[in-house]
Amino acid sequence: MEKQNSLERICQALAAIPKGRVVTYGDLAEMAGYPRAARLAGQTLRKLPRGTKLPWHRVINAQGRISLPEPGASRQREKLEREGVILLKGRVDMGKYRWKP
DNA sequence: TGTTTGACGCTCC
DNA sequence: AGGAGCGCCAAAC
Repeated sequence: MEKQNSLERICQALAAIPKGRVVTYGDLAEMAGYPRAARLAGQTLRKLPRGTKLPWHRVINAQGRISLPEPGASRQREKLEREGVILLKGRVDMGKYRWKP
């Protein structure tokens, strides 16, 4: 029986996101098995340690924008661009980068 | 056990 | 097109 907490599941879903692609919090939550729980995804990611190997930066809101307050926002943007995800006007082209399996 | 909180999403103005 | 408000879900207090 999977006694896995949301953290575990979210992490797994997160690890499934290919490089150069992004997903919304809602999608991530759904992938983790919590449809409609987009907020949960965000709150869970918030707990992740800094040196996390997980691609937490590939998660953005449905508007294609970075939801993080300042400290991490810049960091996330840099990581995304580094993977090839271009932010135009601080926005990501969901039509192209949104992970669509 | 009940209430509040969020790295959200969608609709309406 | 941009901004505001209401709704959802699970975890934390």
